[in-house]
Amino acid sequence: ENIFDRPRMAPKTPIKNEPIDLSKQKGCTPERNPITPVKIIDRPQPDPWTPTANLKILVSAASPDMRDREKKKELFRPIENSEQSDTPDSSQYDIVDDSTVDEFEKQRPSRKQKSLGLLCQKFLARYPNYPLSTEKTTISLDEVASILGVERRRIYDIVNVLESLHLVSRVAKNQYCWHGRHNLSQTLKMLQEAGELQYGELMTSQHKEQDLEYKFGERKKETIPDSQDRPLLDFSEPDCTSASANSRKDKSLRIMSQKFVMLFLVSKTKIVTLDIAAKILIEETQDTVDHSKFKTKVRRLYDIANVLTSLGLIKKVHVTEERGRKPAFKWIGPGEFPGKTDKLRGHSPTSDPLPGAQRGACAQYQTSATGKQRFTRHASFNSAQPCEATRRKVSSEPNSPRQERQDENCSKMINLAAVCRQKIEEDTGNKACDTETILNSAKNSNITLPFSLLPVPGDSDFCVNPLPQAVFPVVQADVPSFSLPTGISSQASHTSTPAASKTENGKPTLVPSQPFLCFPSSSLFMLCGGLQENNLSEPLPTAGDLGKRSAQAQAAVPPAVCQKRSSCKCSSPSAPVDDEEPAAKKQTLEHSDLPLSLVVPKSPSESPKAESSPGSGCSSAVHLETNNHDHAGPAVPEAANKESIKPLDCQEQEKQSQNKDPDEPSPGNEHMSKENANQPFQPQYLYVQPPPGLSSFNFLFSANQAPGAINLAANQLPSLSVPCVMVPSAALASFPLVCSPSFSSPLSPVPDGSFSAAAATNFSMSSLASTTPVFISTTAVVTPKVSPAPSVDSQQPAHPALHLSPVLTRSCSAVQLDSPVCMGHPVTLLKLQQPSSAPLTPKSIRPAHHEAFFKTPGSLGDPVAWKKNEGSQTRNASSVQRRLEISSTSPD
DNA sequence: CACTCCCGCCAATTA
DNA sequence: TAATTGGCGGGAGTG
Repeated sequence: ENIFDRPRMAPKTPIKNEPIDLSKQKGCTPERNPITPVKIIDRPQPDPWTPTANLKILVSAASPDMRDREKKKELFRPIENSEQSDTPDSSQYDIVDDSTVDEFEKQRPSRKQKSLGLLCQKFLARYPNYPLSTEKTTISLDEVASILGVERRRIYDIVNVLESLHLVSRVAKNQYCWHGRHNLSQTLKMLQEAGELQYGELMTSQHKEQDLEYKFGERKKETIPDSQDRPLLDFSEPDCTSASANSRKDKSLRIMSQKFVMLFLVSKTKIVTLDIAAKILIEETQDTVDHSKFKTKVRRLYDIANVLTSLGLIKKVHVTEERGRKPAFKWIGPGEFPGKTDKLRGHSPTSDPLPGAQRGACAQYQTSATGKQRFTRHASFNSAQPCEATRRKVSSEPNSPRQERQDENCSKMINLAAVCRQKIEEDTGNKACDTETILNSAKNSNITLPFSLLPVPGDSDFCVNPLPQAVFPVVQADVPSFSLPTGISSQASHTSTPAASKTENGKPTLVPSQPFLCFPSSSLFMLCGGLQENNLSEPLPTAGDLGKRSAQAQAAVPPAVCQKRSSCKCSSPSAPVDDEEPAAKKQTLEHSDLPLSLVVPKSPSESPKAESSPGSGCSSAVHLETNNHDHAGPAVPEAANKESIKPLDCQEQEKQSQNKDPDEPSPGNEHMSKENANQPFQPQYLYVQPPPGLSSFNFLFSANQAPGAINLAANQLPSLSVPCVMVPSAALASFPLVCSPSFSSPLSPVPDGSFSAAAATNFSMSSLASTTPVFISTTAVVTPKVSPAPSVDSQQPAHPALHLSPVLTRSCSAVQLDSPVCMGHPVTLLKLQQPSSAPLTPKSIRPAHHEAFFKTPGSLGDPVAWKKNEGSQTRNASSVQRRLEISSTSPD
């Protein structure tokens, strides 16, 4: 009888469930099956039926450890299956009825519930996609395993895959460091490049290869020869590889994971069938490919695929081929990485220019970003890169079995890098200043103050990915633009991505008279230079003021510098992107008083192309250019921005503004000046668009009064998740930042999450598309004007401040809005604001996001010591300076 | 039956 | 030597 019952009760699966239950209620088992007495009683284990179960029991009997584990599992389980909660009860009940079966089912975790994918999701849920660079999250395997209620073995499966993508790194035994997705884009880019080398043609050419085998063989040959798989693979684990790596590691799940991802990145169709992948990945034994091996490989691929699916990088699909339908996976992660090699290369060049020290820093920085020794590989990939040496060094350094340590160092590295950048920027800034001055003089003395926005590459990642190219071009473009603001602007607008268009739409509202700067969004922007307040009649002075403020806000720019020139130059993005943003936010918060105005002179508009230039108004733009050129390398990395930057709106706006102001034939500068002069308060905005596709954010800065020149450094850095930020410098103090939702377009290669800022995290999470706009206002005020303007009157120039919801602004300073509202266009933003600032944020924002958003920003801003410091100091020293100081101290 | 993929043994590595 | 990692493949669950 007993037997009979049981089967019913706990048909097959029960086993696992039972353990759980058992754990809870060991006593229960017996109860449950009073009938079955024996087995149950004897063993706590539930699994009796399956052979394994029996085995297990035996084992457990034999080893206490096992039992313990089981217990633990059980204990944990509850977490997993909250649903099961009733299990015990049900089980008991079950005893009686058949109904039990159902319950069992309910109870039973069911295989799916235990799937690696689900487990991975739980795992991922525990960590932020874009953790603040500052905070290191360590993962304890034991802890996680227990929390998730699974054996450690499963955690290894997850962690190994995550590690292959550099989302985590091993720090020590049982200890992993969570990096989040900041580097993901870079990693993917690398993999893509590597994949192209290895699998290149194959994949592309043969999307379909049905004849796996046949082709397979060929491929193998090809692949193998091209690059040693190892190397590529190693890339995850660098050089050291050799020794340890060999036997065991070669097959490692990590490597397989990377290769698997490579296949997707290389594949045109972005769809890879398991069998093909398995064949390709078997390479080694190419010919031998025995069935068993194949099977094993496929199993492993499932494991990997589950994790990747959890990461939102791929999804399961079915491909129907001649044979029939085959399981396959489609890449749904970030699309192409535009720059790819080019970017890298471009980047490197930029880096070259940097001072040796800096360069070194950069290299390190990169490494750190990468998180590991991959550099070696990188080097290999990009032979072109000048930095190889440094990288190698770096890579070599960490011989440690694992790279983790490197990772640890990464943060340091990053800091150093940041510092270096700042320095560089400063230098450049100076240069820039010069140029600016010149320009200004030429154009109009009026030119707004330079205020520079620098995107700061927050993370090494950024560095890695640098999009220098864009930057340069941009810069140049900018220059011309100066001269021809209008035209430029128009062009810029065109160039600008869709987003730009959006902005454009909004523009009118936004900037009737105000000029805009569009930047490609880099993750971070630093504002350098003082902002000028329009109020301040004089640009310069104002600029100085602004600069201070701005500087504070961004911290990047030293106060002095901040002043027009300096400010311009300051562009160096010392701080990582994250920081910057936060800084900005902080600024806003802290300095709310001060209006942070970005002045985007016309020049910005011109700069359209050169996104980088964008920031600076005329002058600033110039700076940028100069800077970029000169410095190019380092700071520029942002180059990405350059391109991304689309003057679009700005231009248009500028134009408009210009139009308004009849005078200026001249470029944006004029606008600036005019605006400044004419419209003391008219807000000027800087709009930074993120590279298309990515989550980068755009920032809009308006500086009504203050026409400080703004320099934007475009960071390549990964864009923030936030699409756009508008910051109006209200007349004064407050600057609100509004982030418009980025487009989802994943265009840019930019990594999704590149953005370090926490804020990004939330958004980015989804992937690129995060549309959520972020609204940041320091104090509350955003420029009212702005808000209204966009939607309605762009024209209204001067509303000073929008009132952001005080709460938001103050507290957070930044608020996210759902994209809907803000979504793309500044206009929307404006609208939002109008609604009154207050409401806006809240509504749009999703709770979660809000939190996250706030946190990040807040964390950034608030938390950030330096920022705070700034706040206090702010005026005295620019944020930049502070940063420098800080950085200098620390690094030094 | 094919597809998935969980489970956990046990060897390789590491501490 | 003990503990940690992680390759590997049996075989269970699912459709």
